[in-house]
Amino acid sequence: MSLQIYNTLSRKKEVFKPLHPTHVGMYVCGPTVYGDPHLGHARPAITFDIVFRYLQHLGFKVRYVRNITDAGHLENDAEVGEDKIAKKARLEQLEPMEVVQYYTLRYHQAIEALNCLSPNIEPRATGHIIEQIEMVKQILENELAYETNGSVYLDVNKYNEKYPYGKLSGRNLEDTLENTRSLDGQDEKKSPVDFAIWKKAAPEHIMRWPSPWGEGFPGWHLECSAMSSKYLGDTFDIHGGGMDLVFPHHEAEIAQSNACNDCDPAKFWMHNNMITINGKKMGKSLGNAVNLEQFFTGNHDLLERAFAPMTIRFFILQAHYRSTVDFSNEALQAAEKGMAKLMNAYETLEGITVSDSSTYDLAELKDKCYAAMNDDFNTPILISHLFDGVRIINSVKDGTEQLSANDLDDLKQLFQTFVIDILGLKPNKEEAGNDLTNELMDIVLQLRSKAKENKDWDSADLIREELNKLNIQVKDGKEGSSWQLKN
RNA sequence: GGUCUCGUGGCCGAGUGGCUAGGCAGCGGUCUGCAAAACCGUGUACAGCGGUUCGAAUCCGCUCGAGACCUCCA
Repeated sequence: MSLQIYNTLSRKKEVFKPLHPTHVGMYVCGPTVYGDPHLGHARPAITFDIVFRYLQHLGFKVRYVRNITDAGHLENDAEVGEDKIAKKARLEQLEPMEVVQYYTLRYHQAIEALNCLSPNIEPRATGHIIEQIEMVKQILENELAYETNGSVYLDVNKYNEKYPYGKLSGRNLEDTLENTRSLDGQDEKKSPVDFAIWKKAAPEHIMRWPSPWGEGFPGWHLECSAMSSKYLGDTFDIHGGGMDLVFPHHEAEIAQSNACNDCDPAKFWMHNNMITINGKKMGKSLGNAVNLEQFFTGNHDLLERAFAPMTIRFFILQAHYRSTVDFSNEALQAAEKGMAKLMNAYETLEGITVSDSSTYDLAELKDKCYAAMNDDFNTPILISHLFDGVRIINSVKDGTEQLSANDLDDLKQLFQTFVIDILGLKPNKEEAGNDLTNELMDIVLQLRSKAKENKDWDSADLIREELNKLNIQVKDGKEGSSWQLKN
């Protein structure tokens, strides 16, 4: 079975075929760096990290581009708006690029903690002003945009005569027209549906660049069009982002690309769903967002305690990327325990004894795992199959199931591939101590064994309880005691 | 108001015309000095009302409820 991906454009799953047999180009909308990264930012980062990892596992050479938006998004409407970055800078008395730098680093730290691989290219809007200006010039030349008072607007009605506007979000121009809210200062536009691809900068606007139309800044959606075509070509394989970007952002991107290059930017449009909290979308503007750092430290009213980055990752992966996932302490704690079970089994795999034959069909498990991923990256199904593997691992350890040496190798390979390489999970706990710690623990456990031999349960229990307070869990097995750090 | 999505057992969350994922919690058991862990067993859930069908949680219609987008948002 080959990889199928749900394409927002067609609203169905399609067999994934890259434009070039061996290479895949993927562009994902990154963050606007004017605030701390929150749980909502983790979703696309993780979703497309999985896509990136799996495509590479399948043998594709992937170029993954994720932008940093550090200019161009307006706070309000086009006319009276103020650049988000500039507003924050003014409020904090900082240089705009200082704000950008700070929050870019914060974003990187949080996303790295979630074990997301770095994109191959992470372009910034402010570093591609020239490319954006060139794009505006081309669209003007193609007569699908017009200039008014130093601003340039895409002429959506004219565009719609040649290309269908609204095909990604499933709307037609009439509906869009009817439902466009009346904003102030629309008089520069021929039609309310037109959108700015270049905006004249007001005198107080500090992020500004010279252009053929005077001092200004690029329109809301232009950076992604300019940067994706620069690094991936005018048409590339996958464009990703959050569902909330479908309209107008991605719709505008499609329009800009067609207006400029006479082609759609991407073959596949992938959109991750939202994370909700009490059933409502978690969003900065809604005031219910929880920063990733707050999750890691537990420092938030909604959080009963801290949660490790890997718990967040597992929590998100337990839902399919196109479904909403509802945040709660209870759900997070369930994820934490589930992941611990999975990772413990992964470690148990190392100390397992083999038999002459197997009582379990490993090939079938492997097929199921691939089938799950091939079905539009269905990580929850994959995880459910991996828990089947967990049961086998623990049963083999208990002696109620057997694995041959070959099958054990395959199972190790399977867990390495899917748990570590593709899902990108890693044990929460620190590497289990250095040599000194290990030797000390050997001594402690020896002492405890002596106590147990002497039926000195008080001493044995005391040692166990005290170690427990140090976050060390002692487990008594048939072949002696072992220990591990708790999460 | 327009467009669209969704409503699954205590919680989270897959699936989707018949074979009834998975995790967490609960209950019973095995193991253990006791624990922990693990393993075994256990829940007959799919908002409501109609319709299609031999058969629907899954298809269609209606009702109720929730949410998303239409404005920056991941």
